[in-house]
Amino acid sequence: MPYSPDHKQKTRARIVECARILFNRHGYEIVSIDMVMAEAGLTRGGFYNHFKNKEELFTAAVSSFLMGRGAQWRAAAGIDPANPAPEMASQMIAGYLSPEHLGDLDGQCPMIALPSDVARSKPEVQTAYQELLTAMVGLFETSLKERAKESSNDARRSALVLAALCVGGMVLARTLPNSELADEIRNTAHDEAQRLAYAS
Amino acid sequence: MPYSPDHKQKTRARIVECARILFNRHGYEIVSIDMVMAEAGLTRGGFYNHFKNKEELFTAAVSSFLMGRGAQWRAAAGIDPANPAPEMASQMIAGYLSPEHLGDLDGQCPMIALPSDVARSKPEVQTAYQELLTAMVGLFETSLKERAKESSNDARRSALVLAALCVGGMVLARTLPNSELADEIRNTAHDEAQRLAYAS
DNA sequence: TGTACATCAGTGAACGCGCGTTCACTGATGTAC
DNA sequence: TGTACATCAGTGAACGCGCGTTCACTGATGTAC
Repeated sequence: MPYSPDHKQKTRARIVECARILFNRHGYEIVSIDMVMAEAGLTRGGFYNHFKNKEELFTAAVSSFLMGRGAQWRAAAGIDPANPAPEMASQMIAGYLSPEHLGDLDGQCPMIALPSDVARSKPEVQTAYQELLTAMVGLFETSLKERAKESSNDARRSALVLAALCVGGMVLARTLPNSELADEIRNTAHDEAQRLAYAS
Repeated sequence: MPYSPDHKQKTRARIVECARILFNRHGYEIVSIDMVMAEAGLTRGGFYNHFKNKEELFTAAVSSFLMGRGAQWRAAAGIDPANPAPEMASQMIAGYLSPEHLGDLDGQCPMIALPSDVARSKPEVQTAYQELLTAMVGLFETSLKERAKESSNDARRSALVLAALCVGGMVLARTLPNSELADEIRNTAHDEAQRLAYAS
């Protein structure tokens, strides 16, 4: 058996990580398979040893965020989904709607970077996107329940509203030209989300 | 002088309207100038009599929504910005977060259809996008002030939150595969927006 | 009223280019003996 | 321990194709006389 057992798997992971960054920054159509493979230190032909086609790479790239760059981000923010704390929702809101997240074109959440691209893609990609949203809503819901001040129904309702505010505020801020309005909407969404997380 | 004075202007408007619909449905990169011109009943060469390049067409298409399809939409919803009523915010929320709007791939608001595309575009396009958001926030703000229960600062704050909820809820619902979660987040964003519009 | 003309919106072939994908191959690797 | 071999990850030329843009032209039109 040539090459070590996990050689191919590591190469595949490297391709996916390069793809995630490039798609985040430039979008699905602009990024070519050549660009991704060159970024990973490979040539184009090898791509089809790892993926059926470009769309499958896109799915893998969106999926990879949750346990990859997203996990790093949660760790840095002191968020541990395994041990949900009452203040977890507040920490997530603060990090998600932060200026740092807005400026992080490579590391940002794909829900902000790629909504239009995913909306036009096949169901597989949309399912990967939905997993990100489901995870976010789940974390919010768990955290709000920890605070034990509201019923399960209210916690889920609030979690969905928080997700819409976080993603909506950031998508708008990202899309506006560099301006006061971008900061104003991000800050206002942030304050309102924190208010909801605490007041509910 | 050949052709009637407004002949060229009408042709241009027809191209922009076809472009708006096609961009809304398929995105900036996928839609070719050939497609747009064919849809308008013309051939590709004539395009550059009207526009400097593809990006200028994109700017015009995004801009056109406010006074074009968007105006039709407002009229159908009984919204008259010239005579702002206290219930205007509620009407806008109901229409924007409706299942009909979600299903209207051709006529939907470009803020929902094109955020990623615009975020990657030149400042001219982003400015056109910002004008849509500014108009939406302005209408919310005016309507909330009409209700005369809150200060100007609070009205602006609430208007920004409503915009983030409307766009965020719809962007997420549009991106998810056809599912219960899409309806759940749209309905929840709708109910929370109505609550905010009335409770503030 | 009728005709010759100037204008310019619209045509369609052509340009260079990069795309996604295929495929015959190469050569680094772990295994067998 | 050393060598021959089989495997298959990776290579790079090639495929057909459609893109944005250019440009020499055509022909429908309103005007001048």
